[in-house]
Amino acid sequence: MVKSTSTTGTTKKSWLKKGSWSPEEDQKLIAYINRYGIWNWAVTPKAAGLLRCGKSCRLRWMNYLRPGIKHGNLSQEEDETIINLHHQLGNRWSTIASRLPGRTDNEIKNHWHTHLKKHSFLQGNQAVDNENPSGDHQIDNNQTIEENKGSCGSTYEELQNLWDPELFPMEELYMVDDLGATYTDPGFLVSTSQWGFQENTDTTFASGYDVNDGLWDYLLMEANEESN
DNA sequence: AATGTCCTCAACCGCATGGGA
DNA sequence: TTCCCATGCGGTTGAGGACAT
Repeated sequence: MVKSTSTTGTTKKSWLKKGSWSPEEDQKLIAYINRYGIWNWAVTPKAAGLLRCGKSCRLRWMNYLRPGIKHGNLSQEEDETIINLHHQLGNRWSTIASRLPGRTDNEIKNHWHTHLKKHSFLQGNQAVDNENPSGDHQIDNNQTIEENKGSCGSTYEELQNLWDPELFPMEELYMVDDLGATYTDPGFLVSTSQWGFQENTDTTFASGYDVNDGLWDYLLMEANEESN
């Protein structure tokens, strides 16, 4: 029986190997998946001849070995996308990763903590300081939607007051949640009780946080561009 | 060159979720 | 409806490299 080479604490199954993966282990996993595919992570390590748990194999495959994974530094575009999405979604790394082809949630999470967190924090503070030293940045109904970008409101009515019906007819608005579901029911839209206008370089859109049931579900509301 | 400190990122852990029995 | 198991997710850890002294 092979002793654990764990470098991180104890393990329930001492024969399981832990820590960094060797090139030989990578090859075994790749060869097995290429031949048999992914059908059950629990049996994969044994079948592939690996002294790893299924979870470890899955993580290694998903974050490093699977085809299409990009290795290396993230581009400035990717950085900006992560900052924007994190502003909208918070620490929902898998959702953010799904919008960056070839990047994994783990990579984005690490990158955020090591590179982008400070940057984003400083930028956020600077924006608040410049526009509103009190830090209380609320929607101003006397301003246009453009002037209110980056602001937070509290009611659907505020949004209605600001939205330009000529440009984006209210009846043609729809919401898309982060799973891709589309909502057009006005009642559903009205039930969303907090609204904010986001900075966005390409399109004008607003985001809402559905606080029904105590859940802070992110919802993206955007004008149906095809209707314009 | 040796040592200490900081930083990065791969990997682990615990919990949540979803599907099937 | 409940339980069990596999998978997914996000927070955290720690090895190792980079850099400073």
